[in-house]
Amino acid sequence: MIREAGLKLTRPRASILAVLESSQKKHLSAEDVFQVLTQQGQQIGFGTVYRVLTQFESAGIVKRHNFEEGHAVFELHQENHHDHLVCLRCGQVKEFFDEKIENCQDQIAEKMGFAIIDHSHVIYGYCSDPECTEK
Amino acid sequence: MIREAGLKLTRPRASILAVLESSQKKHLSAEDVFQVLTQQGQQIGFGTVYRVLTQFESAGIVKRHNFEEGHAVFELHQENHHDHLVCLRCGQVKEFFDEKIENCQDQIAEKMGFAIIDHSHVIYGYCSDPECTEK
DNA sequence: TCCTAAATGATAATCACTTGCATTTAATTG
DNA sequence: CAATTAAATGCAAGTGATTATCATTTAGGA
Repeated sequence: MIREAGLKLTRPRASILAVLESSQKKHLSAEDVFQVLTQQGQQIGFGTVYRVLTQFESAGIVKRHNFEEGHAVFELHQENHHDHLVCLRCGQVKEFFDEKIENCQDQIAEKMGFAIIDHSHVIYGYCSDPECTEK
Repeated sequence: MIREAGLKLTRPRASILAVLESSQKKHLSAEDVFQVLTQQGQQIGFGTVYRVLTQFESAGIVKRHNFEEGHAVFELHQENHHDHLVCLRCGQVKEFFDEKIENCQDQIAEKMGFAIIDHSHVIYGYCSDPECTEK
């Protein structure tokens, strides 16, 4: 996968990809990735994590999101496009996809004379976990 | 307006609000606001601009957006909810509102057991300006 | 006008992220 | 399989946006 992207297969790149693939949390920050690797006893530089994640993004291996301002999170690129619901209490992220919304978007862009390149659609709220139900 | 929000009416607050009201660009960064005031010959601190904008946000006077990662922009709170289209070339921001999308969102949140608090829906692309048409 | 809590300005600090550079390494070549 | 070299890494310093600190100033009620 890394080679396919035209990148040299190095230890840091392989292990960063492994972290993303094996994590139960699908959305990880650079900090998260760094933590996991460090706790696995692997020695890796902060800069490398950021650099590699950015390369992975350009290569289409991961997708970058900015759910909460202040830091980006990365998820492995998935076959099917989807948008997200984020719980403001526990931070849980769920995915959704709605054909109707996608179509409306396209129509709006067309009507406004925009050529769509991408979009970010995030719903924020409280999830169904009793801990997170609005006070 | 500032008083209604329970805030003391001070020169910095009044002039920051004036900048937002009189700007032809509807979405301004803290830096933008600072620049305008400085160029008007007004002496104001960077920290104050950030603090006041954050207070205005809490008071519902402005809305904060993160169209481009790295810096927030603020717009005066408007009566009608709307989402945004952002041109990746010229940075122009247009508004859109689509009832159908809003409804779909509500249904999705319900189905997923989320109590919606807010959402961010931004479409990125190239606007119709000849300068911005995709290469 | 006086008083006091709140607000400001200047500056230092923080936080997430990026960059520069000397060293190491993947992987091509002989 | 060793030599070679361009690319990748680690570390540390640098950025840019934003926040915190704190002494000084100010709004607005008494």
